[in-house]
Amino acid sequence: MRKTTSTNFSNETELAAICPMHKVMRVLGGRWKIALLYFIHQNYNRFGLLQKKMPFITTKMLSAQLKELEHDELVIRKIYAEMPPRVEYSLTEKAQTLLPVLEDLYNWGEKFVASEV
Amino acid sequence: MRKTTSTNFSNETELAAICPMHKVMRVLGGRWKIALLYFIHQNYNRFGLLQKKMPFITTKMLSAQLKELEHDELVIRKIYAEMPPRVEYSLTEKAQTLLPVLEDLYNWGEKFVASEV
DNA sequence: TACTATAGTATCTAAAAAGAAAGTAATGAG
DNA sequence: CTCATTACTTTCTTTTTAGATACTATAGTA
Repeated sequence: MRKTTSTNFSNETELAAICPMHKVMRVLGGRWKIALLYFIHQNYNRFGLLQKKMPFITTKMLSAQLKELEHDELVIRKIYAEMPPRVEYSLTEKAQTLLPVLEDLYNWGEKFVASEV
Repeated sequence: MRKTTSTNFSNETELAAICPMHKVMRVLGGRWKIALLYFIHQNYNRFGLLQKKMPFITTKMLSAQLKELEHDELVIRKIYAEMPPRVEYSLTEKAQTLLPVLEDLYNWGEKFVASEV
């Protein structure tokens, strides 16, 4: 959580005001966001499945990033009233329209970004 | 700097192995990166100019992010042997090919990402 | 001799992001 | 009455990122 009194907070605000890409990066910038969109798209559509796919993510992080994606309306969280609980994630239409753009970005990366650090 | 002994480090590595977009995000993900590309493109091509454009960025951050962009071959740093020193930044061809993709991403954001929060 | 300009570095501290580990809730199975 | 299952939440700690501030170099100018 960001303190509204911090320089970080006001810098974020000012940057947003002058950099038109900023809000997009805010939505996609989280460490696991794009991977999550990608795997949900591939039908790893439940909490447990995503964790199996990415065993290194903690439940806390997975939960937090899914929540943000849901808040930004890229992911739908459908709860089934069953026991044990079942929750299914899927991409929104908004997220679907993003996929081709991400693919272009990916292709750019393949062409131009070296793999090593 | 990332400790090679940390969980953060190994997670980064494992994520990179399964998420094809990861390396692109590593290059573009820094807080000021895209703004910098954008302003250098608009000919704010010197350290001081960039600071004037973004008065909230510290010299340390500006310096660090420019260095990373240079390392990732998105920005060229040309030094003139003058006094006081003059250094000019410009986009590489690689960065030029990125611009249209970023524009698509930007357009997606305009259409679909809310401004608030 | 001090002062300006430019483009930074260096060191220390604050804030934010991420990881570790334990706990919660509800129900059905044994 | 304990255990398994699923999808988390909570608290605490470590790691990483970012900001604050002071400092450097060099030549020309006052």
